[in-house]
Amino acid sequence: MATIGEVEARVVAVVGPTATGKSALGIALAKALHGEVVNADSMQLYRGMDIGTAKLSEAEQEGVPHHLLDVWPVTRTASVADYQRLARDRIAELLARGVTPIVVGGSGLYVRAVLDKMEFPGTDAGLRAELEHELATVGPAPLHARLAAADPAAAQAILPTNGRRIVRALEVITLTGRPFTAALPSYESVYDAVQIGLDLPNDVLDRRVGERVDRMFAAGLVDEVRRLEADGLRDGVTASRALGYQQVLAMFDGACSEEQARVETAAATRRFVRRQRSWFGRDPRVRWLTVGPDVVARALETVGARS
RNA sequence: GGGCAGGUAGCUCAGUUGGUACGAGCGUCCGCCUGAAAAGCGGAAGGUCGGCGGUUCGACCCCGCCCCUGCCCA
Repeated sequence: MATIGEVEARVVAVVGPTATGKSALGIALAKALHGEVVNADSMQLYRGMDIGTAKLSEAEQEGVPHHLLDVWPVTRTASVADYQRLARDRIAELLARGVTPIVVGGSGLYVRAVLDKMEFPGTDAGLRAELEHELATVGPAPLHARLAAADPAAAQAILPTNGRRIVRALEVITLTGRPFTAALPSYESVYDAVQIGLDLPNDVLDRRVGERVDRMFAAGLVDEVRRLEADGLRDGVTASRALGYQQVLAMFDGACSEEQARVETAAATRRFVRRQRSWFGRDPRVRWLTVGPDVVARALETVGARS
């Protein structure tokens, strides 16, 4: 059991694939547990990305305070480390006020960055740019060879084709002078946390994803993307690749019709669901619940029975 | 009715002067993941090569007939 200062810290997290109803459960739990919601969805951090991220409106939040929504401009490149700081600070405040933090989101790495003992070595924009330039011009193979020389273990763990991760490993090594040590998954929590995983049978969830994407387009996703494009969405390394936004931008480029953008968004979202399951599924601490009429009751039971 | 093109993995298509399908992309399934994570990356499964018959030691590739699709001519 972890403690923050001398006080035992309790945190509830709602995780799982997209479109399962995490947001709604978060609100219900917040109401029942004197809690407030802390967002752990990487894309809902962006200001103006509302429709495509299924961000709750003021009204839909039903008076429950939501934290860490709309904190970044779309031009900003996301960073787990930055998010970790923001989230931990916010959680500390809530705990100090006697409020239960309800962490809600489907960004696996973000959830773990908040809940678990994870430390991210620093970064250096210049060095990063150099490495990325090299990657773009020479390809990943030479970089991987260099990684193999500097840190055999890391080279072993990172596939020679995964340019992104090779770059980061090299960055960390040059910055810290130490091996990348992609630490083994420890699953050691910083808080006394309960993670509730929400899921649905595949066919049901796939259908919901399709319906949700249809609703997003009907609700004006295309206009939202056009507005954000004016705010620099295309320059946003992270935001411009978000599901739905990426596809609508491609449509603006004439690469496809709106119909195709919609179909492709739904397909990409389904793929994303598989990846989310894969990520959360291997964490033995997650208590899975199948969505149904009594999820809230079952979730409360799970939280109550945790210790 | 006649002519032309085509029918190969779930989809779009490669391919062999006849010698066990060497396929690719996408999709699907499974997995990985420490500063872009709604991102990035890997692995696997899938085909009696439209049907029937013939030629041949041997046909997806040659011949005949048939079925289907598209285009053209009547």
